[in-house]
Amino acid sequence: MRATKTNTDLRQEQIAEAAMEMIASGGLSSLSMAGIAERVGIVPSALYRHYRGKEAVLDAVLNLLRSRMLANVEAVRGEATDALERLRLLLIRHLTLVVETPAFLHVIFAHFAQADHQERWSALRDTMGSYLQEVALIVEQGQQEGDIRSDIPSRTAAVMFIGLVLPAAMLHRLSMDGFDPKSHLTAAWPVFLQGLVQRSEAPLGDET
Amino acid sequence: MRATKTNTDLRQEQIAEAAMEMIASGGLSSLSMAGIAERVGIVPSALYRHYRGKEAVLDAVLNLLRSRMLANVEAVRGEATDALERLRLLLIRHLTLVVETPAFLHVIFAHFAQADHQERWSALRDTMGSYLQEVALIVEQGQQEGDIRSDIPSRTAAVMFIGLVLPAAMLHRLSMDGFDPKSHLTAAWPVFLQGLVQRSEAPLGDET
DNA sequence: GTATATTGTGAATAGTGAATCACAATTCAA
DNA sequence: TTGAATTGTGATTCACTATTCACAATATAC
Repeated sequence: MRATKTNTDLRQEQIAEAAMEMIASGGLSSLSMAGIAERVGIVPSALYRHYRGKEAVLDAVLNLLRSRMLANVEAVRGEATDALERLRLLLIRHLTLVVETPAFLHVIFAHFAQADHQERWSALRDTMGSYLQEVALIVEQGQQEGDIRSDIPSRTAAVMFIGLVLPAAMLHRLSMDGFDPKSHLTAAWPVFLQGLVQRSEAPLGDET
Repeated sequence: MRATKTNTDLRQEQIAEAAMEMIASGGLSSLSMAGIAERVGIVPSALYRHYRGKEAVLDAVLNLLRSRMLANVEAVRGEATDALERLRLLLIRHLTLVVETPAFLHVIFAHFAQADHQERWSALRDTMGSYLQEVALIVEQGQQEGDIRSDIPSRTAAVMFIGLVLPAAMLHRLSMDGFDPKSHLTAAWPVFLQGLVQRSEAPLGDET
C-alpha cells in the first residue's frame, strides 16, 4: 500500500521521533534506516527525500533534545524569580527530562562515539554549550543578587550542575541496585547549595 | 611472515591494549577485529583463539580501566590518611586518568550504547559499582572522623564525586572552547568541599 | 626426540545496512 | 486542466565486517 504523500516538514518530525523511539527501546545499535522507515510507514529509500542520511537524522534528534532542554530553562524562568530556586527547579526538570527520555543518554553518547571526524562534534558542542550558558546566566544572576558566592566561576557552577544529573541518570539507566535518581537529587542538592551560597547566608542551627 | 606463537595470556593483554589504542585514535566506530589484528601482528581469525568475539575484547578493555581506577584508590590510601585529603587526591587522579586515557569515555559509553541486551550492562554496573563503593568508603571514613556531615548518604557523595569529573572530561574531549578540566576541578573542589563538611568545621574568614 | 596441545593462516561465508537511481504516483500552482 | 515539483517505490549496488573452519606451523610436556 502506498503511503500518502506528506510534506517534508512533517515527515522530518515523524522521522526524528521515530528514530528517538527506536533508540529508546533498543539502544543506538538498533537504529536502522529500515526500522525508521517502517515506523513512519514509508519505504527506506523515501527517507532520503527528507534527510541526507543517517547522521542527519541523529542530528535532528539531538536538536529535539536541545529544544526540550532550553524549554526547561524558559519554564523555570516563569516559575521563579530567585536564582537558587530557579536552579533547584531546573535541576528537577532536567533530571526528569533525562530520565524519562530513554534515548537521551544514547543520543548524547552517540555523538561522542561516532566522532571519527571532529566536525560531527560541533552539534554536540553547540547543544551543551547553549545549555551551559543558560545555566551560567542563572548562576550569575544569583551572584549579582548576593545569593551565590562571587568567587565561583559561573561556568564551573554550570558544569557542576550538569554533573549532578548525568551520573545519576546513567546509574538509573543501568538499573543500579536500589538507586533512585530523584532521591539522589534530594540529597545532593543541599550539598551543592551549601557549596554555592555565601557563607554568611549559610543558616545556623537547622540541624538538631 | 608468520607471527611468533605467543601464549594466550600475553596475547590477551596485547589485544586489549591494541583495541584501546584504536578506540582512542578513531573512536569506537573505528574498532574492527581486522584493525586489532593488524596492530597485534596476527591475522584476524587468530583473535578468536584468545577472545570469544568482539564484545569479549570490549569487556577486557573495560576491565583494564576498572583496574586502573581501583589502583588510584589504593594509591591515595597510601598518600594520605585524612578522608578529605584522600578525596581530593583521588579526584585529581581520577580526572587525570579519564582525560589522559582518550578511550575511557568511549568505552564506558560503548557499553551503554551496545546495550540491546541488559546482560551486557552487568560489566559496566560492576565496574561503576565497585568504584562508587570505594569512594563511599572514604566518605564514610570522613563521617566517622567528624570531617564530613553525617546526614549525607555516602553513596550520594560518591555519585557527586563522579559528577565532578565526568562532564568536565566530556567537555574537554569535545574541545570546548577554553575549557580546562584541571581548572574546573580547582574551582569545583572547594564548592564540593564546603557542601560536604560539617558547618562547625567550615572555616570562618578565609575570604578576604 | 616425539607426541600433543596450542597458536597462526588463508579462504570462504554470510549477514548487514546504508545509499543510489530510474521510474511511478500524487500534490499543487497557474 | 495541465504541467512541473514533490514524494513514494522497488530493485540494486556497494562496502564493510564478524565469524568459522580445515589445515599448517610451532611451542611444550614427557
